[in-house]
Amino acid sequence: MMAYWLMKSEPYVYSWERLCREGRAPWDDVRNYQARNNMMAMQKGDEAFFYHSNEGRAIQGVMTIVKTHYPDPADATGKFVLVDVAPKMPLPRPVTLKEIKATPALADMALLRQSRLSVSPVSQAEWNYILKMAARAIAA
DNA sequence: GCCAACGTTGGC
DNA sequence: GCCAACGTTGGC
Repeated sequence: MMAYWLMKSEPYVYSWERLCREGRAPWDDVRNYQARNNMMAMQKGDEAFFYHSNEGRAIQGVMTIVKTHYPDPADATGKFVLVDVAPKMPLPRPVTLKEIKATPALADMALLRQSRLSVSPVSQAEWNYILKMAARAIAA
């Protein structure tokens, strides 16, 4: 059963554009247990939105999980993990946090409910809805 | 095991 | 730059 996720990165630390250039990357620096647990639940082939936090504040594109969790060599405690991601496609246009907040159908997204969680699940309905939003222009 | 102090995230 | 939310740490 395929699952959907949302992963945040500050664009000046690691941007969507950079991931597209590099083609593939380990998702590192997660040091939060809930985010780690979500990463540990990821299966190869799952898809994730790439969200620019702080500056940008919008979903930029879709990634594919290409390698399931493995120990983070940078973590001396051995508690945290990495997954590898690859870009799948950019969204036709970014979908902003502001729009998501203004959309009743997305009010339960973990992105809004737990704003500090950097790796969160996305339901099938939320996923489809955001893709649809991205496919049309911003409503006036 | 409680909880105060502290640190971090991330929107504004 | 500020600060609310919230996770972590450490003294007791």
